[in-house]
Amino acid sequence: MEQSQQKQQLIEEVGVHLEERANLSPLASRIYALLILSSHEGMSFESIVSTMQASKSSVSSNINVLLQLSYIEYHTKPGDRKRYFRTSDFYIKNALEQQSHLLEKGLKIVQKINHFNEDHNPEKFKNEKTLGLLYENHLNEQLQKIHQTLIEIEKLKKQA
Amino acid sequence: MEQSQQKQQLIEEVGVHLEERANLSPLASRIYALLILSSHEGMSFESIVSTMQASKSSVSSNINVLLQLSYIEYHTKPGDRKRYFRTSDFYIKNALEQQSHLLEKGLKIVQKINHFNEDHNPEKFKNEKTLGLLYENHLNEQLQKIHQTLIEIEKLKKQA
DNA sequence: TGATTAGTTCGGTATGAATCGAACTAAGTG
DNA sequence: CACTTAGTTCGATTCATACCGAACTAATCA
Repeated sequence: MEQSQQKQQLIEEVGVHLEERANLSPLASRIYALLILSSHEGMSFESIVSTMQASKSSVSSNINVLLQLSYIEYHTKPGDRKRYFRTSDFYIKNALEQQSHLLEKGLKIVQKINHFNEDHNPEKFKNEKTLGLLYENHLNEQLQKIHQTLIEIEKLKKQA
Repeated sequence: MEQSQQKQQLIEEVGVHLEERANLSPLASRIYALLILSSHEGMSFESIVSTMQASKSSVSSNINVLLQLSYIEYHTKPGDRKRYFRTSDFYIKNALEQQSHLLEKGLKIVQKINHFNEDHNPEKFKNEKTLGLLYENHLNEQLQKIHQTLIEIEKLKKQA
C-alpha cells in the first residue's frame, strides 16, 4: 500500500493536532487522520495495520476507542468478512458537540470562580468584575454560535 | 493557613479543569487555581507550599512554569525578601490569545484537509463539501469573535 | 562572622499510558 | 475436519511525567 509522501506528512500533522485537541493516543490520532484523508469506501483492518506499521493488537484497541467515541464507523461488503472503516458521517458534528460540552463546563467553572471571589475576595472581584463578566458573556456567545452551527448541520443532514 | 472546605473543593475542581484545558501539570493547575481564588495581595512561596502540601522543589518548578507562561506574576514588598504571587492582571487575555492561536491552527488544518480531499478523494469531497466549508466558516467566525473580545479587553485595560 | 531565610538544582523513584508479541477465538473455506 | 482469515485478549516492556528529598546558593540578619 504505497502512500504518497504528501499524505504521510499530512497524516502526521493532522495526527499531532488530534492528539493535542481530542485527547487521543498517538496511534488513535493517526488512524483517525488516515481515515479522514482516505476515501469514503473505507479501509480494512489489515491495510490500516500495514499503513501504520503498528501491531494488530494496538490497531485493534485503538480502533475500538475510535468506534466507541463515534469518530469512525465500519461497513461490510456482502461475501467479504472484512470490516471497512471510515470516518462517521457528519463526524464534524461530533467534534462540535464535544466542543460545546467543554465550553459549557468552562462557563460553569468561570461562574463559580466569579461567585466565589465576589464572596471571598471582594476587592479583587471589584477590580475584575467587568472583565469576568465580559468573559462569561463571551463564552455564552461562543456557545450560542456552536448551537447555531449544529442546527445548520442538522438541516444538511436531513437534506442528504 | 486554615482553608475552608469550600475553597479546597473549588481548587480541586478548577485544578482538574485547568489540567485538561491548559495542559498544565496537576500541581501547576492547583497552584494556579489557588491564586485565581485568592486575593490580589498574592501568596508567598512558603504559604503556597504549606497550602498545597507539596515539596518546595515541586512548587518552585511549577511556579516557574506558570511565570514563564505569564499565567501568574509576583511582586515584592519593601523590606521583605519574599515574593508574593498572584494571577497576572488580565490573565483572561492570555487565555483568549492562546485559544485564538489554537483555533487558527485548527482552521489551517481543516483547510489543508479539505484541499487534500478535493484533490485526492473527489467523490468524498463532493459529499462533504458543504459541511467542510460550513465548518471552516464556523471556525472563522469563532476566531473573529475572539478578536472582538480581545479588543474590548484592550479597551478596559486602557481605562484601568 | 555564624545563623536564618528564600528559593533552586539535581538525582532518584513511582506511576501510568501506549505499544508490542504471542496465544487465542470465531467464522468461513477447501 | 484441517486450514486460513480476521480480529481480540492479556501479560510484559518501554517511556515519559510528576513529584520528592537532600544538598546547595545567595541574600539578609544579629
